[in-house]
Parts: sequence; C-alpha cells; structure tokens
Amino acid sequence: MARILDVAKHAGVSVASVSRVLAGLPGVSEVTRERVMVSVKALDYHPDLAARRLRSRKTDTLGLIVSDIRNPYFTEVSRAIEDVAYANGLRVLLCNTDEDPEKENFYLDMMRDENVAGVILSPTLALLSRYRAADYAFPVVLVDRCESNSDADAVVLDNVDAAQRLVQHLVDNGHRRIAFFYGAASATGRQRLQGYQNTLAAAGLTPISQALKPTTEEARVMIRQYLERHRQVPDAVVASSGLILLGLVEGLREANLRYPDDLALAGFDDMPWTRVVTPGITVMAQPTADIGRSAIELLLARIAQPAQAMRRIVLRGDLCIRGSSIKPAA
Amino acid sequence: MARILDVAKHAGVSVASVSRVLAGLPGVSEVTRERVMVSVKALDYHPDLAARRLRSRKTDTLGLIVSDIRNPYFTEVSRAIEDVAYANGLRVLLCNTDEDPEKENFYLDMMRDENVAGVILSPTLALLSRYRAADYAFPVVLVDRCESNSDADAVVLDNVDAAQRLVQHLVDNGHRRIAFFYGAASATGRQRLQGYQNTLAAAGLTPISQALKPTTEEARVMIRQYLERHRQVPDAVVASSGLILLGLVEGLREANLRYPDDLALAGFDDMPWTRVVTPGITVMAQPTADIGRSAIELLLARIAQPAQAMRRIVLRGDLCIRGSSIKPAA
DNA sequence: CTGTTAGCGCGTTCAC
DNA sequence: GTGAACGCGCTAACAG
Repeated sequence: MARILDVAKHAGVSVASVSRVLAGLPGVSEVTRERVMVSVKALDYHPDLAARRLRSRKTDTLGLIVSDIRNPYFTEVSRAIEDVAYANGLRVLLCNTDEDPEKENFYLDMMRDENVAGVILSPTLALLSRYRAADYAFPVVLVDRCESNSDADAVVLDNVDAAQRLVQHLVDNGHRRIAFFYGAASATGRQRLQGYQNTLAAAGLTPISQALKPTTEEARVMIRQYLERHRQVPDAVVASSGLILLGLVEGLREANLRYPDDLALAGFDDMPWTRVVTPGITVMAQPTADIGRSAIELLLARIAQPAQAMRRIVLRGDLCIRGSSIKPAA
Repeated sequence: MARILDVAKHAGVSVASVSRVLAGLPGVSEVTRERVMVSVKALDYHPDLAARRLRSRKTDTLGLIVSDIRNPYFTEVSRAIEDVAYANGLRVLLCNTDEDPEKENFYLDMMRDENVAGVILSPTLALLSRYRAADYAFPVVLVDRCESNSDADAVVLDNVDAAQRLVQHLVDNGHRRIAFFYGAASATGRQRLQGYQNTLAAAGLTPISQALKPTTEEARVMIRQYLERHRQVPDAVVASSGLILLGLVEGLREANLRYPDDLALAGFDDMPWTRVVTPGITVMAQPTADIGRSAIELLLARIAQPAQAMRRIVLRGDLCIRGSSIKPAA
C-alpha cells in the first residue's frame, strides 16, 4: 500500500502539502494541488484510516443499537438511518441487544472503545430509568423509547395519543369490552397502555389489560390462555406492537375465533401482512422512515453543536382503518 | 483518558509488560500480571483501538453488504451473523446496496479503506458475473447468490432443487398451467427459474414465466397486468421470492381472485404472514439462521486459514405445504 | 521475566 | 506557499 510519503515523493512535494490537498485546506498553489492529485491517482493512494483516526481522534462512525433487527419496525428505521449515513460518508456499526441490559452495556462500552461520533439507541427499560446523557462520552439519540421527562435527544411516536386514537376508534364502533395486550418491558408499551386507559376511563369502560413479553410467540400463548380462562370473549383486542399483533392473529386462529365476527382486532405498526390478510387489520402506523431519518439528522446536528439544548422529536401515528375493527351489522 | 503509559507507571512496570498482560501473552510473572490488572481497574483504562489497529494492522471488524435490510430474508441472515460476531467480540459494519452496483462498489472500497478482517456480501448480478475473490484485499463470503461454477466462498440455497420440489408439488396436485414470477436481477431468481423449467419440461408442461424487478410493488402491478392481458387464468402462480409473493397476494386480492379456488399459489421464504393468512401459503422455506451462521463461520475459517480451498455451502430448502396450493375438491 | 525503543501512517505545528 | 519534525497510543523486536 502506498503511503502519504510515497505520494509526496512521486509528486516532488512534502507530505504536509499532500495532507493539505487531501484535506481540502487552503494555502496550496494550484500547481502543487494538481501534481498531488495526479500522484494520488497514479499510485492509487488511499489514506490509512487507522492512522488518520489515531492522529485526529475522530472516526466518522456511528453506532446503531437496537433490541432486535428482525422487528420490522427497527428494520425500517435502520434502513432510513443507513441511507442518510451513506449520503454523509459515515459508517454504521450494527448491534442487537435482545432487550438484555448486559448486552446493551457491552455494546455501549464497545462504542466508547470505538470512539464513535455518536450512537442511536433503543434503550432497555432498565437503562432508560437511569439514563443520563452526560454518562456517555459520545452523543446519544434515543429512538422508539423515551420517558416524557427525560433529558435526552430522542425521536419517538406520540404513544399516548396514538393509543388513544386507536382505542377511541374501537369505542366509536360500538365495542365495549376492549382488551389490551402490551409489552411490559418497554416504556413504549407502558405509554400506550396509558393512552388505552385514558380512553377507556373517558368512555366509562373497564380496562382489561394483559402485560407480556413483547414477542409473537408470547402473545400467541397468552391470548390462548386468556381465552381459556375467561368464558366471555372480549368485544375487541388491541396489541401494543406489531409483533404482539401477529401473535394474537395466530392465537385467535388456533382458537377458531374469527375477526371481526367473533371479536374486533387492532394494533400498532403497519406491517405488510396486515394489508393482505382478509379482512385487513386496523393499525396505528408508525412513520418509520421519518423516525430513522429524524434520528440520524438529530444526531448529526448534536455532533455539530454539542452544546445545544436537548430535543425531543415527537411524531404522530397514522390510523389505518381496515376491516378487522368494524363490527359486522348482525 | 488513561494511556498505557499511565497504567505502567501506576503499576510500577514497563509498557511492554502491560501490553503483554492485556494481550494475554505468556512470559509475565503472576505478581506483575496482578499488579497490572489492579492498575487497569484503578485507572479505568481502555486501550485505544485506533492506535492498536494502526500498530497491529488488524481491525476485528467485519463488513456486511446486503441489497436491502428490509427484506426479511436478509434481516434474519443479518441477525444470525450479528449473534456470532457478538460471541467472538467482532464488530459488524452494515451496508445496503439497493442492488445498485455503484453503491456496492462504494461500499467495497470502504471495506478496503476500513481494512476489515472480512466481508459477507450478497452481490449484484453485475458484480457476480465478473467476481473474482483475488480482486479483494480481504476475504469475502458470498451469501444468497453465487454462480455454480464460481471460485468463491459462498453460502447458498440449492435453488434449482428447491424450485423443482416446490413446482413438483404443484404438478402433483394436478395443476397444469403454472406461471412463474421471478426476479430477473439476481442469479438466485434465474436458478429458481431453471428449476421451474426443469420440472415443467419433465412433466411435459408449457412454461409461463414472467421476469420482473424483485419488489413487492412490481409484482403487484405485473400480476394485474398479466391477468388483464390473458383471458385464461393460470392454474397456479409461483413467486421466486417472499417479496414477490407478497405482491402477488396483493394483486390477486385486488383482482378479486381467490386462492386456492381460482388458482393455486406458492413461493419462496417462510415469512410470518404466510402462516396467518387464510388459507396459509405453501412456501419453500430458507434456513436463514443457518445461512447467516454458516456464512460468518466460513468467513472466520477463511480468515484463520487464508490458503484453504474455496468452499461452497449449499443448504436445502424446507417445503412447507399449506392450503394455498391444494386444489379444492370441486 | 522485564524494560527500552523504534516505528505503524498520518496531521499539524512552526519555521522558512 | 512550503517542508521538516514531532507525536497520537500502541505493539513487538531486542537487549538485558
């Protein structure tokens, strides 16, 4: 591999001049700039990033720490982040925590060791409860999860509002006994529970909520258990996430219950399959591309302006009404 | 930040001893090892990776270049790769190419600049046709796509066999006019087309194949166009990928055609929704976790043994028969 | 078993 | 406008 010294010799200038040209700094005559560029091409010179990073103490690398990249929500958010990173010549380090605080901690340590420019993180509940931006050597933008009072840069859905509108839609369609299956391990699940409770209280209805591990399999099992233990089937069931929603659909199917005939169904996240099942499923869609793009833009802004005040970007969900929530005329 | 010299001073030893202890090298007395460890804790010392990489000329970083992380296939493969990387203390750099050779080239260049230990790549067709492992400064393992004659480390499905078994299943169930919608932009799509053609030829049937851009939207549009242009609806339609399959389902639904009553349906990739629609959709499932795990293990083996012969790991698909492919009794 | 020291390749003063 | 020289923090070769 050609080094900067090789280029300098080839061009008949000093390494300092080469460095200046490469960095686009002023104070170099047009002639030498030209000669350097020619030599760079000729030798197929590529700066050594390790050396450059050691010297400059910067990395052009971002960390992306999500709980599970298989969750379509994070998949789409990641995609948007990667797009913007590409456009800015940044690298993205991908990490999965599995909602495991230990793994999360490991990766956060790794980010410090890597000396990343910044991190986009969907924190576990354990971390979020004691999260302080000042604890990290790098800027952090929280995604998907954030306490409403926390001092952090974050991009989140307006979860309370979104849940309220989704549940209100069910109330408006005449459903009274509305059950809520939510992921208890995240701030998001709890905020959506709050919205659900608000709406039910306002309507004078009794809440029926079921906390669970936010996985498809868990939701499938829990809905079946619920149906076995209670003689009266609810009018409607709402899932606090797309993964849980999928589990509910599987469980209801196994229990030979049909929607919307036997009970109505609704949930979060506009996953592709919610459109192709018959009838389609009513969901609160999250603007995942916007969330991802906003997150990395917020991070880049923070990197450029380390001192500016913390910002929370709250996005509005989009209610997609389909057949699953409309009570049959009968 | 504490440097290695600080630790050395604190422990009353030389930097060399500290370096040896940190690297776990032999030739250090138990006493000094102990003292060093204590000082490392006391100073909260973390080695500077940039310096270490500059000196050692290694990075402990892998590149993962896929065409689109939103495709559940790549999502699951990525997840498996990330898991193994975590277990081995490796970092993963994530990149999306969008099937764009220019982006692919950009990222491959980036990998060289990053001096990664190795790369896992799902190549564009443009690259695959001229791919030579020797062209890269780092080991590469191809995933999902590989010509059968190419000199490369690779992990792929046995596409020809998988397509044959899937199509044979349709033939066995009495379908005669079987259409095949496939992604023409990838080697994978073409290999599956080959399997489809083999089976139809063996059964004495006439192939009806439709090449398309391998996206859901494109598939939705193409199936509708096809149905408008041809008076006779096929007995069955097969998709060469999960994304295309989803588009077909959407298109058929818009055209008010029902499966399996009006025509049978089958495809690749066991996506979650293929189980929850009614009836379920018959698919050739790919062992995505195995594919990802095999890919990174193959890469690590190659890194450890740069000279060993190229290996292609060919995995077998798993035929999941569901209601969509069974001709109704009527 | 331990310490001294020479670079790894680059960016950046500071003289000229 | 240009170049010589130092040092970022670490590893490894060598001397003891």
